[in-house]
Amino acid sequence: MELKPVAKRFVLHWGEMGSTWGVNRTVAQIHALLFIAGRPLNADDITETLGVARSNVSMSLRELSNWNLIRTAPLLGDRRDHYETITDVWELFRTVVRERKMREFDPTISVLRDCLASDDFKSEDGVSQLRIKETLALMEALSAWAGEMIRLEPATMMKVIKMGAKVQQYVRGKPAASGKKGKTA
Amino acid sequence: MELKPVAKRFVLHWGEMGSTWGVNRTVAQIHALLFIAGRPLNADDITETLGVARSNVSMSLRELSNWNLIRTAPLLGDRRDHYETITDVWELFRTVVRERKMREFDPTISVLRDCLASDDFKSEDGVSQLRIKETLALMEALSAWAGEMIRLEPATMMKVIKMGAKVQQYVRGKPAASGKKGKTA
DNA sequence: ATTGTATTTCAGAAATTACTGAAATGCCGA
DNA sequence: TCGGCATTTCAGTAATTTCTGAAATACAAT
Repeated sequence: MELKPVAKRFVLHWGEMGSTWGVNRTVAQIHALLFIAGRPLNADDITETLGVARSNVSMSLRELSNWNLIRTAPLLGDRRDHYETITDVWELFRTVVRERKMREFDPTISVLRDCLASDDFKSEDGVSQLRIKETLALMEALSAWAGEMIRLEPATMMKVIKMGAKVQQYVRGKPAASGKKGKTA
Repeated sequence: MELKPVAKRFVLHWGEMGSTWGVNRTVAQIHALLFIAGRPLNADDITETLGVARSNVSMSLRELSNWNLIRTAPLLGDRRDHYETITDVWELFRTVVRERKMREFDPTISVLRDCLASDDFKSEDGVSQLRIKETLALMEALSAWAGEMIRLEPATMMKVIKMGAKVQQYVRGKPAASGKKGKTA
């Protein structure tokens, strides 16, 4: 299975971006390959196309599975496992956000809650106390927001995104952390 | 300069999270330290508090500078450079979003545009063409959205976030990529 | 049970990234 | 111009991460 020029470029680029996205090159390349292939591939297809070790493919598929980015697609008359990834880009985005929130946010939120609850907390410097409280408040707000957003249907999420900063007109002048009631509309 | 227990825990945790956030441990630790310190620190303060090499501090400060997360704060009667970081958490968040967008999104957007414009593009498989187009559309939409969001005042941004998924009520039923006119309110 | 195929595990090798210490550079004030 | 800090650079080392190949495991068909 030889990749066409643009597909090849796409896979190689996706692989390079992997490191800034928090996954390694092979993992990102496999994801790109499955994304662009248009049909489920088996591990040997992937091994051959990408030119990496079979064992590397196996471990990388596991990693993609941990990210909920792939699933196996059994094919008739073929014993081997075949893999496919999410094809809807908004669904893909939603999955990545969910997973990154889990890895990049949740552990810190729980450490900060712990700090705040600890006996030592009140004997810290005033500034430290303030920073920790504010950081936790920010992260909880963002976490809650992300949690609500990823629960939206892809189509709805897209509309919200495309609406962009126009949403601010509905919150202008609304007091910061006011009550639960009193919607602007 | 010895850290109090909670501050120490904060700095160590921030440092560990660094790797999932795309910066190394020392960089993240220095950022945490400046964030929680409540006053500008010089490189030797940092070196001593964190127990790393002076040169490492120097390189890490440069990295934080590349992220626009610190600035020098000259102190009266002290030749040495002192450093401080953003203290407003929403401002901090805005900066991180801006920088990550630049590193994690922009390069891919330009590669995808390039792919689409290339002569080879039309000879690719139909699925590949579709995926690339859709991915570019998604990323451009998110990029534009992020660009608008980070232009908001921190206080406004916070209100929008706290409003959460309630924004969807203003887009419900609005056709996906419709005209620029016709606000719901 | 045994064979043949598919997949996973894992110890070590290779590659990459982070860190250190020493030397070089920059930058005042005398 | 020199002397004395302060900072940066960088080559080498350490630590970590990624990848490989061989062996182990799984498991369906006979």
